[in-house]
Amino acid sequence: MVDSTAPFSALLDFLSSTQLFDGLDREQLAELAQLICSQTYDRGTSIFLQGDTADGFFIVRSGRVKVFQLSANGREQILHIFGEGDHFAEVPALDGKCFPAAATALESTELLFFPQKFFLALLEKNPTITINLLKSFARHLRRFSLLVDNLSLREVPGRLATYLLKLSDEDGGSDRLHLDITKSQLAALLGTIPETLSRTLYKLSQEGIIEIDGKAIDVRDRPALERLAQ
Amino acid sequence: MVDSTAPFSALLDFLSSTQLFDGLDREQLAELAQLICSQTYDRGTSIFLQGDTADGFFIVRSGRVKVFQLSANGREQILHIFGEGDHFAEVPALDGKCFPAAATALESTELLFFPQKFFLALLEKNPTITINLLKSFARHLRRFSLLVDNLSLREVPGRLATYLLKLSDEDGGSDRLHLDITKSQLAALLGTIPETLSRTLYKLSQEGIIEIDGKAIDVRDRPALERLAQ
DNA sequence: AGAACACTTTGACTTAAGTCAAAACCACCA
DNA sequence: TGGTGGTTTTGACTTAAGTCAAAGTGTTCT
Repeated sequence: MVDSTAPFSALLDFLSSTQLFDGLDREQLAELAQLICSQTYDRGTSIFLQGDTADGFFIVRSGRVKVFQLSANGREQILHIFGEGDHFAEVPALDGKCFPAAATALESTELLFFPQKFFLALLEKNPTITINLLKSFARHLRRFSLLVDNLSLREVPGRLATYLLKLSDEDGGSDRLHLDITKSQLAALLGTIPETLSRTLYKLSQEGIIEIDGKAIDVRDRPALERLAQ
Repeated sequence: MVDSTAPFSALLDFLSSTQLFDGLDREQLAELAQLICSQTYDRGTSIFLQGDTADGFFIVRSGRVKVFQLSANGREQILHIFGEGDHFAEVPALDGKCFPAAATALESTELLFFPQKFFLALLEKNPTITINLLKSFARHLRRFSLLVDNLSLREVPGRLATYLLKLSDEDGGSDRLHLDITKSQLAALLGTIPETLSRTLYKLSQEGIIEIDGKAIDVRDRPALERLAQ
């Protein structure tokens, strides 16, 4: 006989592991779990488009999602890549306006969808979630602030240096980095195009600052990289 | 004999008129008012610098403040201009990290300073404020999303068109606009420099799309402007 | 009124980075 | 194992927008 509560329990475990629902007790989580539904998306599938009317927000149960904007001639600016445990599109769920960006699955992805109609009530009932969401918004605002700084005030080598140092930081300051996205995606994340990124990577390797082998990048001259990132 | 409660009452009136403290009763506002202190800044005075350690957030009682980032060679990107009733720098007050941007008074400005140490307690005690702040963050995130779109995916004429249409919208769709900032500041807001903005304004006026007389701008061909803004 | 200062415009020049096109590389699947 | 499709690189070219410098234009304050 199958224990039908097992997957539900796993769902609660997952929810309690997310930053958004951190600090909620089992009972509150169970109530929440009633409201959400799971959807899976194949690699490359659109989740929503820029301008779509929003009817809820998403939590990534597994896989990865890029949230991005498109220019008139098809160039892409990635705003952020969301992974397991992250939640996204809460702003439209909160203000009821359209999505300011599009979202696409980068790989096979399972999302938990939370309908907008329960959202405000949820926040009013759970001050903990509201504070968690506030902290999450604060992180996004800082990220955006850095992105604007990069796009407006730095050139591509500086943006790349900033990214590589961040990667290194996240890996405890290691000098051996591994790109977990394609170089095309990295270009879109840095606000440039693959050709320019390719040339910039080549330039930095010529200058002995980094060494590239496919998706593996060695930092050879960290001070120079820090100077570039300023 | 002077009524010493009059300015305090005016302060409460002001606080209750802000979006952040919307929905609070007189008693809650009075409690709040104990925590804040007023500071005035002359035009051009720095309020804080990028990288400063944050010890609180600000509410604009009167005047205007620009929040901006500087590049290595002194170029400026304005993130937002805050006016009467607006509050800013809550992100650093919330996460305790440094200011991600600098702030300077654009004109003689009175600010109410709210120390960080009371901030989290304030939020926990007043779910209303937390929700108001969440909505404010959501507005900022949308603004940033538009800014990134502009900086990364549009050229200066498109950014200018977007700005002019927004100005027009805020004035009920009027065709006669009035810039309430200098053209240098507008350039910094659009992520460009005064020379480029000047040439772009000239180009649009040559094409019969707008007509410029100092700080007054007439929209002559709205469809063309909308096409530019996309 | 006029000096001092800030803001805006114009001109000549430079440059970072985008476009387009083609080749090279890689990975996965049948 | 070889082909198909996606990714990355390279090359030649174009262009939007930045830099620097100087001349106008306004505005404010004494």
